[in-house]
Amino acid sequence: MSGEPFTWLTGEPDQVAPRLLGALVSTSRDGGVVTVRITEVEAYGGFDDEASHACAGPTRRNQPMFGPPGTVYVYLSHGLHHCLNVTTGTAGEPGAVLIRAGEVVEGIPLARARRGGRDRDLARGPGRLGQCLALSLDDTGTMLGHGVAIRAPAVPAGEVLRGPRVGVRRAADRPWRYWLAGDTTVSGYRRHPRVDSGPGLV
DNA sequence: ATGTGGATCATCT
DNA sequence: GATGATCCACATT
Repeated sequence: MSGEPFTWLTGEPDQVAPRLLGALVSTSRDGGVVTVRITEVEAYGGFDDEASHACAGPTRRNQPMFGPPGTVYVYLSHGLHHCLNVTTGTAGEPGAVLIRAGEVVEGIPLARARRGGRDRDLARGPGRLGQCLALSLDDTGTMLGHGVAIRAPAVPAGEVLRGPRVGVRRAADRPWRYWLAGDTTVSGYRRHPRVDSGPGLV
């Protein structure tokens, strides 16, 4: 009961990120369960990661990133999209993994009602995934296992590829995006229209 | 297939 | 008052 329930999430975000591939995220809302099998993730670090929300230190929004592993961090993107992160690292050492895409494996009718469009695209992208799971800002700061649950993959994921992160302006080339090779639910790579020149890899 | 621009709002300076 | 870890629609090749 007591102790560290989320040891599998403890460690550097880029080490933990691939462990989330194949894991099952679910919410139970509006009288139905929706479960997504994760196929794409992105790691975000702390003060040394220019692309991370935690880079400039703790604020009201990013507070959950400084919490213990297994903390849910949801942020609102462009006023429209609720994006899901899971905190990694250790308390006081900011780090998180953004759940970027997945395949809906349970509650497809409910996911369709919330999203529409092709089944393959239901959770293809962080905003769409958040909409599928009916996330809101009320989820941020909660612990996994309450509103949002994640089951670790029964077996380690198959072939994992990695590459630069999607849509970030700073540190755009740090290869901290991980996905399952050949999976059709992985989102398309989009580079930020105005990437800052600079270190990128450090 | 690829590229541009608009929507929309919580958060931070 | 500016910004953005996005998505969709529409335009052009």
